[in-house]
Amino acid sequence: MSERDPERSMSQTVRAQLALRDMILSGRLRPGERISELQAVEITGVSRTPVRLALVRLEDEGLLQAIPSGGFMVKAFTERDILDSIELRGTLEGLAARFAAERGASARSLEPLKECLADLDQLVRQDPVSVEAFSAYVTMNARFHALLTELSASPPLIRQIDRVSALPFASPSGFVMAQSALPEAHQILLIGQDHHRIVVDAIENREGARAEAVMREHSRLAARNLRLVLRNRTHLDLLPALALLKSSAE
Amino acid sequence: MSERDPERSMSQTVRAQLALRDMILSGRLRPGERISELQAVEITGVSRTPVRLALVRLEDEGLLQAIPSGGFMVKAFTERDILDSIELRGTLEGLAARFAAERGASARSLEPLKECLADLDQLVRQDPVSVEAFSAYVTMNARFHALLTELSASPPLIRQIDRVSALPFASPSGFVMAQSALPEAHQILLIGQDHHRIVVDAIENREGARAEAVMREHSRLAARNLRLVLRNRTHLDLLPALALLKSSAE
DNA sequence: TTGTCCATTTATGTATACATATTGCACCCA
DNA sequence: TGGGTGCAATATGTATACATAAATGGACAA
Repeated sequence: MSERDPERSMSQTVRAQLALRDMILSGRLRPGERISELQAVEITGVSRTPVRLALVRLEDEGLLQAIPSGGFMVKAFTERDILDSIELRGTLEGLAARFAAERGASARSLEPLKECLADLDQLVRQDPVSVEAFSAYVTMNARFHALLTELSASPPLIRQIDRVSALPFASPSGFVMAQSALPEAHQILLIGQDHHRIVVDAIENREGARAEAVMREHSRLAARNLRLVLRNRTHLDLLPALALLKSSAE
Repeated sequence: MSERDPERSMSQTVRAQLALRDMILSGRLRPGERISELQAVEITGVSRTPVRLALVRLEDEGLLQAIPSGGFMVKAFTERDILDSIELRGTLEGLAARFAAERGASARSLEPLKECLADLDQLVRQDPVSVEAFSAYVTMNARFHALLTELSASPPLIRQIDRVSALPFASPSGFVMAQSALPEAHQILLIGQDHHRIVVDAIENREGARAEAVMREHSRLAARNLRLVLRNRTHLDLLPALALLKSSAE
């Protein structure tokens, strides 16, 4: 009875949204496939009204695409689309870092970020990095990026970054897990952590341009990971989000 | 009968969305004010289902804010929010210009942009600029920015720029009309047009960094206009979108 | 007079019935 | 056999009734 509590506590709309998102990201609904409301009702077990709301929300989340004549289909992404989304996130996070630097983030507000940095250092220091450490890194890395975004103190920018990061393959931690299976893993992790260190330093010293440039470059590590994984094609299973890739002949 | 055609041709959802958006931007619904579904039903004349859809759409358009306990309220913006939104748009348009330059926009695809540039030149050349010319400039300017965005050939970026520009005060032409009443009007117009010229030149010569920098600076003209208008406070009527400004003691 | 609790009212969340538009298939005609 | 037309099936769009949760106001007690 207690195990049903979390499910009971949320609205039907949210439940439908989660169920459908899961179906899409896991690849059970293929890119380009039309997803009718009735079908969605069967999948989620809720009625058409909340299902429709969930579909609209998934559309502006970027996972679905509206069909001109009505209804929705699962969006398909090219490799280029994904790379552009990563560059886009990098650009926005760069702007956030610049804002943080220019507006003089207080020493107190920088404290959580520094703590997060130290925690990441702990995890990265291991060699080889255990799978658990990788998993912990993913969580902590997401926290670092979230804290950095907040430091911009700009609601419109924060909102926009959140929207871009909603696409799983564009999120800061989207490709970290893939690294755990790549030979270049540890080195890339170390480089990424160095970026983290530099951006905090730049913000502290009010070096806006430097902070911005570093965050932009930082996002390109994710692009590098993506390319490595796609060329190897051995560890695609670690990246369920790639189910949305167009003509994925997996 | 024929005059009702355009109204009849669109869905109730779209109609409700337009009606509510108009109410918000015209200031008849004040920032922070809760807007209940029943109230929206009375305003729009359609039933709750499409009204609700419209409210959700206006939320991710950025005009409404969800209330945690349910329902929506009209979003309030600070002057800083607006300035940040403009900087955000400039950053994204800068990225678009860089993409266009780096990816080698073809001479053929640059053609419409150059035509648009020439048209703008025509309009700017007048001194003083007539009100009709200003109005034409607004239209043509919007077209220029749209074409430039398209040149990036990046669907994710285009999507994001469209979302930012949906906020009326963040759109490329949001503050042009205000210029028509400012003494600095003509000069700012000329500078803006020079930016246009430079960015086309930079794209043509594959100078990505230059194209990006110019578009960023270009957006700051809008920021300048905003500050001028707010300091003068004489021509606020030209900018209905400012109804969303927090504590606007107009 | 003020604070708290309960009742009432009004809001949103959900389901479903009905209206209308779109799509696809079959059949007929050229 | 190819193409077009029309009907049937199925999709989305809309309205509304019902369920449930939140907000409000009044009454009573401290």
